[in-house]
Amino acid sequence: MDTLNVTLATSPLSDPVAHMLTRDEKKAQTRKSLMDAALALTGEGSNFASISLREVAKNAGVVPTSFYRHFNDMEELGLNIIDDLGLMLRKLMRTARQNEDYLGALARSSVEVYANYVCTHKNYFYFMEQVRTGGTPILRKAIRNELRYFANELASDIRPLESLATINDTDLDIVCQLIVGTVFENTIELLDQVEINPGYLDTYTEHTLKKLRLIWLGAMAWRS
Amino acid sequence: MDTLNVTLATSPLSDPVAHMLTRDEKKAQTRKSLMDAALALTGEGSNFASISLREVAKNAGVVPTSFYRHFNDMEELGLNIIDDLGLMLRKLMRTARQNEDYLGALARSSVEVYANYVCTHKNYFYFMEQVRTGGTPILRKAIRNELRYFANELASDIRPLESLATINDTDLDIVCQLIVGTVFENTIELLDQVEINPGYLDTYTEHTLKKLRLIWLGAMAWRS
DNA sequence: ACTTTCAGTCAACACTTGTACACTAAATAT
DNA sequence: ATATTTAGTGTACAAGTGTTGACTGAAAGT
Repeated sequence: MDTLNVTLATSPLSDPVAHMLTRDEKKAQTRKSLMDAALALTGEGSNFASISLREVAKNAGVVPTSFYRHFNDMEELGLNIIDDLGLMLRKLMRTARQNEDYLGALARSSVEVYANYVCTHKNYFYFMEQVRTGGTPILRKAIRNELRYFANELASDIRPLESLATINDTDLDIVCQLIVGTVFENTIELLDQVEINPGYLDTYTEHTLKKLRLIWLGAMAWRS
Repeated sequence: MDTLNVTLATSPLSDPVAHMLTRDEKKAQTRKSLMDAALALTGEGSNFASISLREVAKNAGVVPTSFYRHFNDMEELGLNIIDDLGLMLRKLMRTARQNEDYLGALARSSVEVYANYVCTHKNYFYFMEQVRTGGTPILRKAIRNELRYFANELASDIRPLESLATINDTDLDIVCQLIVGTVFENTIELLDQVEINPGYLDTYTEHTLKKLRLIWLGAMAWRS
């Protein structure tokens, strides 16, 4: 009786969270663990294109067939990861923009924030870099859209600057695409190198900063 | 007797080339068809990481086990493709450099030549873009080395220019990495878009040219 | 209290995968 | 002329793949 009481009493207490989860919450939880599993696998070096549905399910601690309760296939899962990634980056960008020091993402702090963010979310960025050029056409397009979004955001951000008065809107768009492209282009190298030598983070920051300053100089000298 | 003579006589004539091939030549031939098969598959949209050895062998018109006579695994095949690609691009670059109009790869003709070259060697560039960020670490590194090679080549090419007198060697390297990176960065979009709308080739050329001119302006304004 | 809903389980399928091993036949070397 | 080498073949196997359909039990709706 006592033991029974105890077990019955401790059971809900041993995992205080699990038992107050509604059904939808629990579903959302395993859904997330599926996405996390896929991200973890790409982060470990696997290519997203060659990860099997079963592998993901196993790493998420779920039976393969359960996968279908959440996604129709791996591509759909990938699209959802991209959505999450886009949300995260937009948030990051928003906080960066609140910083007075911002000045068109050319400021040192912005690059530093980005580089640190990459290193603390490696899996997401491995995924992104991989899929951007190596995913299915649909996934590639989804990522390109995200990048274009940032470029547009950046453009309307720096449009008012006086030093850019001599550049027209279409050319400014191209400048911003170049900036965004440059930042993301070397992210894969950052990820690879930082794994071997943590000091590379500074090197990356310096190199990227120089590139951005160069673009900035060019943009100011530009006459549309 | 006659029929036998005929068959014996026509057999070597029906395929005049095949019978004057030495054993090594024939081996090199199927080796190439294996690499071509892999390239064709990536060109069709498959991801190199998820292409199976058997698929490649089948497309090359060879039995799977025969693959091992040429490569130990798909990664080794990939490395050989990268070698070929590097050779091709170096040759392209050399001819571009002979052009008086060259002037630091910023000239219109250079970009046009490159864009056309990409479109006539789609498979190679799909492969390259895919593997650059999505291949195994070894393959990624191999491609990065190729790109670095170009950047170095470019650097020693434009180093003598007077307009770049105010920039030191390390900074010039970064400029060249930016240039090379910018050209390759948008190649995947060129490949994707040109498939839908051939006119995109011009758009790509214009956009890339503007970006390069921008970098060029920045480089001339740079003070190390 | 009773019924419905549905996330997760289990078993089974038809295929594809990489690789090992023994074999063949034709080009080379002797 | 004879022996050796070897690119390509054929068979076989254990392991992993995506997807199916029927089943379970607890949460949600009535």
